[in-house]
This record gives sequence, structure tokens and C-alpha cells, in this order.
Amino acid sequence: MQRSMGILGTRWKPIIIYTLRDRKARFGQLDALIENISRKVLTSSLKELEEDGIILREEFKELPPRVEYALTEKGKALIPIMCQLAKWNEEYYEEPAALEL
Amino acid sequence: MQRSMGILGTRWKPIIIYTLRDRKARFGQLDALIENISRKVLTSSLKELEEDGIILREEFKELPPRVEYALTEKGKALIPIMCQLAKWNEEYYEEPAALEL
DNA sequence: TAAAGTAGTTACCTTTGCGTAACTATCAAA
DNA sequence: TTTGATAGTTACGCAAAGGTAACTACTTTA
Repeated sequence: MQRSMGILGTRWKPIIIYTLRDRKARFGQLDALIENISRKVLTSSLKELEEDGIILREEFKELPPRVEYALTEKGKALIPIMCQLAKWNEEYYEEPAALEL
Repeated sequence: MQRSMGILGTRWKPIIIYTLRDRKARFGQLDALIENISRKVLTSSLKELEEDGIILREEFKELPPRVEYALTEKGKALIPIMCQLAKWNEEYYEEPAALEL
């Protein structure tokens, strides 16, 4: 547990992983999809998650440049956990959907 | 998700919650059960988790003093998530148990 | 020649997380 | 009167996390 938390125990990394649960995404897409994250934190988090073997960075030699991020197997193993966490969040913190009448 | 991570996105809080998954515990017990945590971080984390409605602090008017910490309903809802995380940790980072021959 | 698009980087700064060590309060027991 | 046990608190400081804004590099398109 201690080791995991050394890797995941930040405000943004779980959100990045959650965002990649069902898609690859480019840097700019992640920046747009994740509200309020700064490009700087996104850059450094992606770098660290890659070092820790949780995401994969694929660079296409095109112009303009294209880089895609995706979860590795180790990262994919976190998907159910992140989804449960999102559900917990909704249950306790989000606006309930409009009541049916 | 953002809200949850504002609450849980630290190195120690998930570990504290995980430690309380199957027991109440006193301050000193938590300090002993969780390796390497400092009393200071334990104090402040417990205080914040209580403010966020995840744990309950019960103070007994005895001498020497006794204080017990336990998960609330909202906190208990996190147990399966923390257990999965612990499992993920074991799978990818812990020593595998001795191989059978 | 200038703008536009992509994927960052860099400099600078503030806040938070975390650590260590010493100290507090209370009462009972030695 | 000193020790022991419990549950902290306080002072001090470092490092990591995070934010903002401006800047870079490359090539195509206008």
C-alpha cells in the first residue's frame, strides 16, 4: 500500500488515469478534458506515470507533432478502482441528477 | 472525481482508511500499525478526515485518556476501493510469496 | 512575412505535505 | 517527587505539489 501511494498519492494522477480509462488521448486533449489542470502539472505527471510504467507515451513523427498517451497493463488494472472512486464521488458529492416527477 | 481527490489525494490518508477497514483503533495503535507515519501527519490527517465526514472520533473521558477512531458510513464505502488498491499494490510491487516447488 | 496549430518548457512563486524533536496535560502508581 | 501511560501539540524547516504566464520549436497555410 505504501508503495502504491508513493506513486498515486497526489491530487491529479488518479484523475489522469481515470480520463484514460476508455481512450487514448493526446496532450492537448487531456489538457482540455481535465478541468483546471495546468499544463505544467500535466507534463510532469505524465512523465512520472510513464516512468512508473502506468502509461505509455507514443510519439508520431509528424508535423504538427502528435503524441498519444494510453494506459499500460499495469495502468489498466487500476481502471475498476478509479471507476469505483468516481462512483463514490458522485454518490457523496455530486449534484444528484434532476429528480423524476 | 476532483472533489474526491481533493480529500483523498495524499500519500497517507488512504493508508489510514485502509488500516481502519476492519477495526476501530486508538491514536497510538494507528501510529504503531502504520509504519513510518509521523504523529504530526497522523494528527492532521485524522482531523481532516473527520471534518470531511470519513472517520469518527470518539473520546472517552477516562484516565489515561482514550480516543477511538472508526470509519463512518461514507468512509466504509471506501473499503472495497482501498482493498482493491492494496491488491493492486501486492500484485505489482510486493515480494511474491515464496514459490512452491 | 505573419499567423496558426501541437506539444511542450522555463522561470518564478506559493501552498501543502511531511519529517524530527521537544514539549504539554492529566492522573495514578512507585 | 519522579516515572509512566495516553494523546496529542508546537516549533522549525525542507521538499514536493501545484499555479501562472511567457516562451520555444517546427512546419504549413494565408
